Amino acid sequence: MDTKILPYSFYDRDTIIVARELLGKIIVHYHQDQVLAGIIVETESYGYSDDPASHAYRGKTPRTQAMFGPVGHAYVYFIYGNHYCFNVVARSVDVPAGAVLIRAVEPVIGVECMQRNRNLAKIKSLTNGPGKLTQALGITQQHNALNLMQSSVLYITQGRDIDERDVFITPRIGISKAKENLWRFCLKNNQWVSR
DNA sequence: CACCCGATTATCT
DNA sequence: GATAATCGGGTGT
Repeated sequence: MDTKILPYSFYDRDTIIVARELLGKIIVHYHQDQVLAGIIVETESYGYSDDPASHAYRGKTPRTQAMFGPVGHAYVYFIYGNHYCFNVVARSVDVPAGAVLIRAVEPVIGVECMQRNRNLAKIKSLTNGPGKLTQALGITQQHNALNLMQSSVLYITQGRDIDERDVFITPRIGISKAKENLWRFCLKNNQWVSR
């Protein structure tokens, strides 16, 4: 297992490519003296003016600043009055904004702590959704705009490479616009993929 | 397991 | 004032 932190050059590419390539990578969070980690098993790509479903579609606002900021940083937002969603800023140099939503992870380290964070014993539904994994890993608004390439608290490592045959691609979930784009990437045969 | 629905609040129009 | 990149509980199959 490769434990190197993903470099700038990983994120400095087309957002859709990065979404695909993040599968198999590992999110690590040092949370209250515990190490929590999960393998990324589901992602979605969100673009700029080409993508009506993206928060960045209508240009920069206070909330979406991080999507326009440097790649390899976090974009965390609060949604439905209840949940945080964790994204990684990624895009090619010529595009003003873009991010990859982490929709599900497979819990690997600190599972008991994740269960406490979620107040839930069931392993199966611990991290199989974007709002669930942030709660399990202890990711909140305070991590917004954090540099994931420098931080010793929250970062993403190489993990393992995923073969094309182990990936399936679908439309994105939970959006009302641009439903036709196949910008959701999932690992096959993984019980933490949200559906 | 599938479908339906209410909760709850930051954000933008 | 409407909307939202969600979740969990309820009901029915």
